[in-house]
Amino acid sequence: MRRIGTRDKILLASLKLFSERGIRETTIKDIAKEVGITEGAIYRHFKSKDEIVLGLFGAYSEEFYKRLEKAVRSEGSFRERFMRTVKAFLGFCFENPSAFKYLDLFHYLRSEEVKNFSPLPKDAILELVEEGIRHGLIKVRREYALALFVGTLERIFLLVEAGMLERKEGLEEEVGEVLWKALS
Amino acid sequence: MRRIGTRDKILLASLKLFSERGIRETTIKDIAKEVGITEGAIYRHFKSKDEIVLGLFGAYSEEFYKRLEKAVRSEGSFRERFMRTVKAFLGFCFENPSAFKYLDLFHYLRSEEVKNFSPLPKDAILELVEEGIRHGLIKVRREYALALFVGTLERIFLLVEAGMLERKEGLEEEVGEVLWKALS
Amino acid sequence: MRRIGTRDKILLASLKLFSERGIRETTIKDIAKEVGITEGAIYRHFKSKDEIVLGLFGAYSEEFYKRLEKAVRSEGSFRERFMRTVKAFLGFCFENPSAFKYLDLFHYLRSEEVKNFSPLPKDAILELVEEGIRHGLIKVRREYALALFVGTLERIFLLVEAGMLERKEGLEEEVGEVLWKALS
Amino acid sequence: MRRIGTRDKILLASLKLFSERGIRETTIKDIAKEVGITEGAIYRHFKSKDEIVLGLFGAYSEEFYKRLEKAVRSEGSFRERFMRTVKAFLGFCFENPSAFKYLDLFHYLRSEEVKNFSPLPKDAILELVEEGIRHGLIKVRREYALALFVGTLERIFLLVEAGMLERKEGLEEEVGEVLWKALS
DNA sequence: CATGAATGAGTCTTCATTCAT
DNA sequence: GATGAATGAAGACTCATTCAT
Repeated sequence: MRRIGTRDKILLASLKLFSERGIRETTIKDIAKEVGITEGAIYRHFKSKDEIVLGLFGAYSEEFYKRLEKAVRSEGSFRERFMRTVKAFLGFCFENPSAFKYLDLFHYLRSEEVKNFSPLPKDAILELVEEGIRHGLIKVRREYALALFVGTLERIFLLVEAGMLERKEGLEEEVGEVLWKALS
Repeated sequence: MRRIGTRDKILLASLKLFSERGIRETTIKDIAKEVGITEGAIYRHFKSKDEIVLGLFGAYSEEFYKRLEKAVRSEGSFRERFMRTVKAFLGFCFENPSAFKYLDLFHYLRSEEVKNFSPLPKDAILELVEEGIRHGLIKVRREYALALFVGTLERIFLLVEAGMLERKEGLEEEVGEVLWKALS
Repeated sequence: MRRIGTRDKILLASLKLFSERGIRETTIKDIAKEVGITEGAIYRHFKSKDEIVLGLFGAYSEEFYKRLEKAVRSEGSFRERFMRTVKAFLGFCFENPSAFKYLDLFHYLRSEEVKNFSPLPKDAILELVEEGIRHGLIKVRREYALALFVGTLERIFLLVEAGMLERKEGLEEEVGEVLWKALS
Repeated sequence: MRRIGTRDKILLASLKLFSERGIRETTIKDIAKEVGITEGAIYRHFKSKDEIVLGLFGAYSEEFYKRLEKAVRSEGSFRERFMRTVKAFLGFCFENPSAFKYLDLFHYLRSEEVKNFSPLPKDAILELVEEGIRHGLIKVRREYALALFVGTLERIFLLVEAGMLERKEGLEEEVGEVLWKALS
């Protein structure tokens, strides 16, 4: 029903290329070609390449945070919400593999600038972890819990992406159980 | 007593700069300046920038693998070796933060090429995990175990680097225990 | 009572911007914004940017010439007409500072093309000077006289513009006297 | 004996082209071609085009000032020094026509930035004029005197350049006399 | 071995101009 | 007449690489 505008096409093409090859490795010309326009046209929609780079990070970082936050603050027992958060995390990754990879890459290359964005996905995880600790349901230090939660899920996603792990039905539940056991 | 040659200085300077700013973001001139020589001199030691980039990955990837492998194949019970491997992992990270970050970055930007290198650090971890599973000491799927092990340790290192976690005495043991519990 | 058309608005906006920042430094978009229309609309009125550039020079060059010529050929003694011409010169400058600056700038950047325009303001001055010489009222070579007349008045205007000289009542008369004395 | 370095060649070529066509109208490629090198080489000697633009103005503005100042502060009567200053002015113009035209052009396009440079040629003229006024030898306002002096000489130069006035022997003396008469 | 000037192929960005709506 | 997206040809600047000294 709704046509996707050039601006969004540029954003999507950029995300794809950035996540595949890197930011510096992707030229404005590459993006233009992917969209099917010429270089100059990009600049009617964005002031600079960096505006795309930053805009992309901000948008997906926020989107990811919101999905996590929604799960964290949803109804039900802590365990249920914990599982929902695992699902939300992996759901975001699998639905937006480019976006997740891009967020990761951005962290590597522009770590200083990440601080200017808020809230970040990890804030939602931290909220969950802290509640778990407060209620005695998570027994490890908050930083260890954060590392375990985020690190494991990130690697699960990367293994699936690399074809080393099949994305079968029930994956999220299984991983959720492993994490729950590890933390409680 | 052995003096560090220009070639090694170039490698070290490159590693530092690559891990700090990125590969594309580091110029041959930057490297030369860091070493205290001029651009042209670099080419006396390396045929191209990419030879440095690739050489660095190969060298540290192997070094990391060897340290992990040594721990995996060391003497003692499985549990002892497991703990030693955690220590070897974090030890490598903390002793060579640039190298670890660089290995990570390289994975993002040149994932295809990573396959040309062997053995990779993860192979050592996989060896450990598989033994654990065979002996019934690790109860989760090998891929989950790999993700948990590597992902968590990577994040622990990143949290320390970011100043969000103090690198206190006993960190390795604590994290080792958490991982052991998670996997067994 | 007659409304100023879009075409004239474009001309006026262009003159302002060209004289303030330079021709190359002013974009079609700048002009459009100043007028309150969009880029494309400019091309409804002018075939190209250069048509504006050239049109502006032709129009103001002619206008300037006419005002000078009118003074030169006015009634009265030579001295009276000389003074009137000084007044006409400075009058044009102060009433149309942008135009005068633009004429000057155009001379610098497009000196070759200036020759295609005729008559030029200097032709009127030359007419005055030659008459003065013929009547023995101007005693210096025609080229010196031209340089003195035009050069001095131009600089007077520029000093006023730069805030280094106040544009007080009687300025024209005083300057006229200085020039008269210098030439006779 | 001394070879002219690339840096100076670039400066000279830039001056020539800038004064002939304008600054914006001259590209780095034009300059490189004029020098006989490629674009990139320019940047080994200058950080940016603007560094050339500004450097050129600073250098010639200072050089011009110094030549004027030397004449103004030379030995002899005020009249003698006045004449020497006229000669110094025209001497600079005729020896460095490109430089003089460039200084003028820069004033038009970058008037704001001119203020950052000091001393400027006009400061030397002002020094002369003020002394003349103090001694009762110049009878017109300092600003009028400045306009007359600078404006006339500039136009004399431009007329010679345009081929409208021959640069014959004794030109400087004749013009000097006209100016002296005009001011005293 | 080292220097640093030079090359040349890009890279981002700008902008006059065109054109479908 | 007007809009504003798009084009395409530059233009300033960068940088890996080469090479004469």
